Amino acid sequence: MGCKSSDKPKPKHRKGLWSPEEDLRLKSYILKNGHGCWSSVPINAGLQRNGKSCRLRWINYLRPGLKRGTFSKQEEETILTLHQMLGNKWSQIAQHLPGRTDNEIKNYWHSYLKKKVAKTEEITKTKTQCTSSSSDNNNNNNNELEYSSPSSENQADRIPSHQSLEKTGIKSPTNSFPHHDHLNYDFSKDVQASRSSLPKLFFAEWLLMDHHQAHGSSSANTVEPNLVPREGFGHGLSLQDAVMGHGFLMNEGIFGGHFQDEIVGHDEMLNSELKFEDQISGSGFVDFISGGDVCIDFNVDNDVMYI
DNA sequence: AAACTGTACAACCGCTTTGGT
DNA sequence: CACCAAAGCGGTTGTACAGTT
Repeated sequence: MGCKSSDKPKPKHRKGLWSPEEDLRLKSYILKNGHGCWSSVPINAGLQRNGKSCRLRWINYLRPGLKRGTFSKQEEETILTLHQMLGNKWSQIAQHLPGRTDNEIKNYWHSYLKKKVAKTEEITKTKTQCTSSSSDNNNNNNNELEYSSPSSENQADRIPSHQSLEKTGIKSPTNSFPHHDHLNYDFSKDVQASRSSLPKLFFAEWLLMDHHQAHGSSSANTVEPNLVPREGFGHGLSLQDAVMGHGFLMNEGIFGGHFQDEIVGHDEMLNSELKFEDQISGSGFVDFISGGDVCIDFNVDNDVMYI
């Protein structure tokens, strides 16, 4: 924001699929300069696209750390569960799936999961009609996630089962449930509320927090109420929430040991040395964490993180 | 082999939100 | 507080490609 509107001789913008040359131009420009103001990106990068198109291309396709290929069973279940909780909040759902974009998840939902869910619902319906008096209804041995449409009028329908939440690695909100009336509680509000109430935290602060927790001085109960434990909501969310509040996605490496090996500029943010003992063992080298609006260079050597 | 159909996914469009002036 | 531009988001469309008739 606050972008100069003066640099806009408005040429007609190219549309349609991106060519490999355009991709290369955009990627190398952003890796070198950062995106800054999106509307100026195509001008500076010599592209005949609009800023919006560049942004989308970067976020959905060129951004480092993106996973490509088919969704795993785990990811699928996570999507189903979160969709049940949040509805079509694709960007929020994507926050729980590192390396996946909202667009990708949305497409996957419309082309595959939606049908699968409809089918499951239909089967369940016919089952219950056939065995309406049977007690089998409570003993569902099906491996599929139980699903009820978020569009349902009944709020109770939106509550995912404990089992399905556990399957996805998402902590059941009932652990710290603020209401006794579980059936009438809206989880999506809870998720949003927890996000909005989070403090803004710089990366270094988050690391220090992590360090603090790792040294046993803090059990889950002694963490300051405003701080979200990193493992608190599956992979991705707590970090995302902790660092600058939103829009930050750390590459999987931190969690899984797979590090990206490209370099993104902008290392002026911090100049500090931080212990990172609990997550990365041995020596390693990580070139960057990137995502959303933030790019941080760092490397890890003998458990010391240099930023 | 050509026409048709279905599917997956990339990209666009328009509305809403956010933040600066 | 109003206005404006940028960014974000979700719905929709367009396109390529594979499978079927």
